[in-house]
Amino acid sequence: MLVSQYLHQLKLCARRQTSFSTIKKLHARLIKTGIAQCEPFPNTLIDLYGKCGHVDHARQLFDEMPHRDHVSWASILTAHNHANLPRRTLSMFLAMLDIDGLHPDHFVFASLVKACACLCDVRLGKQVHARFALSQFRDDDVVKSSLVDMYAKCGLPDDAYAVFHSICSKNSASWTAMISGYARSGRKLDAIGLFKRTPFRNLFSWTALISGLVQSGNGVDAFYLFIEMRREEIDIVDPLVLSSIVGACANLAVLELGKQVHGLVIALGYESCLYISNSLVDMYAKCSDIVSANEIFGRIQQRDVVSWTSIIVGAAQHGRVKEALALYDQMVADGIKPNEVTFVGLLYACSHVGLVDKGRTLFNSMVEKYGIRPSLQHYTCFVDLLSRSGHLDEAENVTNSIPFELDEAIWAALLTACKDRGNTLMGIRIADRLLSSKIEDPSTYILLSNVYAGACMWENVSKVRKLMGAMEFKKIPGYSSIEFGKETQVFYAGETSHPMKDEIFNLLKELDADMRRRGYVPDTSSVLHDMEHQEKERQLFWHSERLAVAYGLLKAIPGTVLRIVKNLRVCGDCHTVLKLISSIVKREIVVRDANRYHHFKEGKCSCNDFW
DNA sequence: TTAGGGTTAG
Repeated sequence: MLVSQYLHQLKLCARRQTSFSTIKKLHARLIKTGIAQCEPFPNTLIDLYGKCGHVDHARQLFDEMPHRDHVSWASILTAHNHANLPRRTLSMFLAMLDIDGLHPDHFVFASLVKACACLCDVRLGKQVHARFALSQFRDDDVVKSSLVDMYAKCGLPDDAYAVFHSICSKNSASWTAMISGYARSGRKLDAIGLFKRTPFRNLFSWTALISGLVQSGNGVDAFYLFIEMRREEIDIVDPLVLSSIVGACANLAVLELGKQVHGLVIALGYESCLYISNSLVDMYAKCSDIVSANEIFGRIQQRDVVSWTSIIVGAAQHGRVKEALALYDQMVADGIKPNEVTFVGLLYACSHVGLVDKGRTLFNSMVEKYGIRPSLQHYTCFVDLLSRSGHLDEAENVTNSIPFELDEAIWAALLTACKDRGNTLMGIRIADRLLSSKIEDPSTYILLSNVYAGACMWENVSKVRKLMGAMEFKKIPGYSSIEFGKETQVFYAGETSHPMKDEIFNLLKELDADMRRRGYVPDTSSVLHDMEHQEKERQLFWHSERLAVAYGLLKAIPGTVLRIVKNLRVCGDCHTVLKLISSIVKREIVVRDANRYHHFKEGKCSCNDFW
């Protein structure tokens, strides 16, 4: 075989991500023929191993090279980026300067910028940008495209646009990076505006726009754009946009639409793609159809950490804690290494049922066995578990040892537990701490006020009230939606204009009377405003989830599960009411609120009154 | 040899 033929074959392997054994065979033939050490084979081999995901082999070849040039360095840096090891990319770059005394070229700059983007390290990214701007490669458009992506990923879309604007000859990659940057940053109109102007209206730019909007929580807009993309008959030659649109169904908790998208996925032949299967597992779990989620999960041939984590988190969110923990054991037995998301799900599951020892073991194993540094979310879950289970001193010690700036949520969790457990001293200590910091959540003020009132500290109660009065709370209107068949009805709190309002009111009144006979007393402690007790009760009576449940009871096929999605968290009183209603009418009611899932059945809730 | 679009938590 000729040298050029070997080179051609190596490049083909890199593009096709050929199997490790094939690459090794080809490499062996190159060694046998004696050309493995001849230019440009050493660099081409590093590139090949790197692109096919064998960074260690690439590194071995690199270390054994007697002479390394710019291409060798660019190839090994790219290989580390490819293996998602951006810190190594940056540390190796320092070695490039120190050991080989080489200055970065445009290929190296592109790798460095990509590593900074991966780490969301804008400080370092700006240093690289400055060095690039002073170099002879400052007009390179490829590096500029990677800078656009870096600034956008670091949450600086305006800086991204400044670089984008300076690109002389913008190609599909530069446009896609900028559209994606705007969309991910939540700059919906800018993203759509730019998309309308791009001369590259292809699957890449459509995917960038739609996925970015899904990621920034604009699922509805993403869906309409997806429909427009289908109308334009864009050939969906890869499944990337589909995994995002499945994700949009998950975020919006729209089961019927999710099923239709699943149908499309099957029709286009992508059901067995791992990204797609994983997003389907998550979608069905989030749409409260945990049975279908399990079915999809069961059919995945090669499950990765995301597949396992999705089903573990799904089980945990639906209150199936034993199942979540058993799945974790199975995952570890299958040789899959858990990641930081897996542990958020597991700690959350333990909190649900007060499994303190298990939670402690998992938290420690995350650090000691898997080398994962706990994030604020992990600490919040762990402190929540400890404090809810009455281990208040330990919870406070852990909180004080957290190496981050603490947020309101973690203190509020601890304070709630102090109040519930009657630990007044610690409660006051934490309340004082909270009072001296910035509070944004109105419910934290209510909590503080209740704690001080419980300790008869009236001066502080009035201080909290004054602070509350001075704050302008953004009042988000509460609404609940209920779906059956192809119909979706949305109810807003206090809505009195619905065509069936009289029937809904009468049914709620009947149910209220029945509940009161069973000992129900409305709990108005979560109502924020100063008003008469009766008025507070009236407000609770018109909470949107109750309207949706009543409508569902009147309209849905008898015996079917009522599935409701609420934009805010279910209040304590509605939670009690929904438990009672499930028992009175003997129906299962599933509510997905802003935080979690509640399966109300026979007077109980799957969340174990944990929310 | 370098750049752009996808899944899990919060």
